[in-house]
Amino acid sequence: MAEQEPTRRERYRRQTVAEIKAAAMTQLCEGGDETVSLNAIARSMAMSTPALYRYFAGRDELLADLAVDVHLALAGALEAAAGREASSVSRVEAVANAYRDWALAQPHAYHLAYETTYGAAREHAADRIVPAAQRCMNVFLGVVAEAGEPVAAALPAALDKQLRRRHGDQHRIPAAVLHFGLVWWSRLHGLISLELGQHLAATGVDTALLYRTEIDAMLDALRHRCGATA
Amino acid sequence: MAEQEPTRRERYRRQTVAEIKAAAMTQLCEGGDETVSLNAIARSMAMSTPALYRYFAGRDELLADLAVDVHLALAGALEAAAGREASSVSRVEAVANAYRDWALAQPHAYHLAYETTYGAAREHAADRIVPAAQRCMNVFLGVVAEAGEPVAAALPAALDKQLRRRHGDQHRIPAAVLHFGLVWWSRLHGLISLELGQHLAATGVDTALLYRTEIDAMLDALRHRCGATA
DNA sequence: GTCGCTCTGTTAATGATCGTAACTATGCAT
DNA sequence: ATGCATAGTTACGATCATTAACAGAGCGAC
Repeated sequence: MAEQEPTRRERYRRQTVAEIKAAAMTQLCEGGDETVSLNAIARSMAMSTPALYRYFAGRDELLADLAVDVHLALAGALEAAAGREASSVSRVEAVANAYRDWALAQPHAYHLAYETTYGAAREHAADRIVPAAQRCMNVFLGVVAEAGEPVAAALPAALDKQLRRRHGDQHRIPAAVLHFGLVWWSRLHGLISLELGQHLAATGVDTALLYRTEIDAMLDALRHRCGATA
Repeated sequence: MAEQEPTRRERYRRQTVAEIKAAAMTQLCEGGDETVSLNAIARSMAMSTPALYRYFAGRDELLADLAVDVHLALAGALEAAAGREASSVSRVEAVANAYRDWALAQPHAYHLAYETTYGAAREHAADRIVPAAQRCMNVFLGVVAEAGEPVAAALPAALDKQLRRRHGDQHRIPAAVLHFGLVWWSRLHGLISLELGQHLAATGVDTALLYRTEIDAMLDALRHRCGATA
C-alpha cells in the first residue's frame, strides 16, 4: 500500500538527485574529494548553487552520500568478481585482485571511501556509511569463510571473545575466520593505500608483484599449509 | 668559507618560517590538513596573509614542507624507540608499537604524511618528501635487518631481482629482508590506516589487540619459526 | 475551478578561502 | 650616502559554501 505513488514530483526529485550525484562523482573521480565543488556542480547542471541545498544539507552530506555509493559500487565489483569463479580458493583470489583493480581504476573514489574523515559529517552520516562499508567487507569475509578454516594458532583468548560476541548473531562465521578475513583485508588495504599514496613508487618495486605475493601468502594460509608469512 | 654568515636577516627569516610552520602544525594537529589556513596562520601571527608568500610559494608547498617535518618527527620517534631496547627482536617490537602510538597521538599528522596527495605540489615536492619518508622506512628496515634473516620461502624471482637492484647500492640489506620489512611495514600501516579511518570501530574489535597479533606474527616469522600467518 | 500549501527554484548578500598586483619601508652591502 | 634585495603593507579579484528573502509551479482540498 502507498507504494506505487511516485507522484511525478517525487520522480523528478529522484532524477535530480541522481544527476547531482553523477556530476559530483565525475568531479570526484577526476580531481579527488577536494575538488568537488557545489558551484561547479550547479554550473554543470545550469542551475543556481543554492538550489542544491534543496537536495543536500551541504557539501559534507553530499560527500558522505558519495562515499556510500562508492562503497556500494566497490561491493558490487567484488561480488561480481566472486561470482565469476567456481572454486572457493580462486574466489578469494579473484576478490582480492578485484579489490586492488577497482582501487587503481578509481583511486580518488577509494580514497574518499577509506581515507576521508568527512569533516563534521563524521558521525552524522555514520549510520549510512557503516552498512555500505560492511557490505563490502562481508563479500571478503564470505569468500574467506567458504574457503575453509585457516590455521588459527595464535588467536588470543580476548580477541576470540570479542569476535565471537560481535557478528555472531547475523552470520555463522567462526571467530578464527573472522579474524583471518579482517587481518587480510587490512593487509591488502595497507598495500593499496601505500601504492595510491605513491609511497611504494620511491622504492622501485613492482607493486603488482608485491600484491601478488601477499595474495599467495593468504591463499597458502587458507590451504592449511604452514606457509611462510613473508 | 662563507659558512658562519647568519647575517641577521637570515636569522630572522629562519625564525619566521619556524613560527609559520609551528602555527600551521598546530592547526594541522587540531583539525587536519583541510583546516590549515593561510589566513588563520597570518592572523595568529599578527601578520597580513600575503606576507606568507615571501616564505612559501603557496598553501600546497607549506603543506608539503609540513609533511616533510612530520616524516622526520615520526622517524625520530621510531629511532628513539629502537634506541631504548637492547635485544634485536624487542627493537622490532618497540618500533612497531611506537609507529602505531605515534599515529594515534597525531592522527592528522599521520594522515597528512601518508594519505594526502598534496594536490599540485605532488611531484614538485617529491624530492623533499621522499628522503624524509625513506628515513622513516629505513628505521624499520634497519631493525628488521638486525633481527636476522626471515624465512624467505616464496620470494618470486622477479621481485628478488627488483629488490636487489634498488637499495643494493647504499645499504647492505639482503633482498629477503627488504621484502620482509616492506611487507610488514605495509601491514602495520594498513591496520593503522583503517583504525584512523574508523573502519574497525564498526566491527567492535579491539584494535590494539589486533595490532598486537600482527606484531606477534611478525616476530614469530623473524624468529625463523614457521608461525601461523593469521 | 479556486484557494492555499508545499516544493523548487531564483537572486542577493555574507564571510571565508587563496592568490596577485602595486606600493612602501627596512636591512645591508658597496 | 647610494642602491638593491628583502619583507612587509593595503587593495583587489576569483573562487567557494552557506543563508535569507522572494517568486513560481505542482497538487490536493473545498
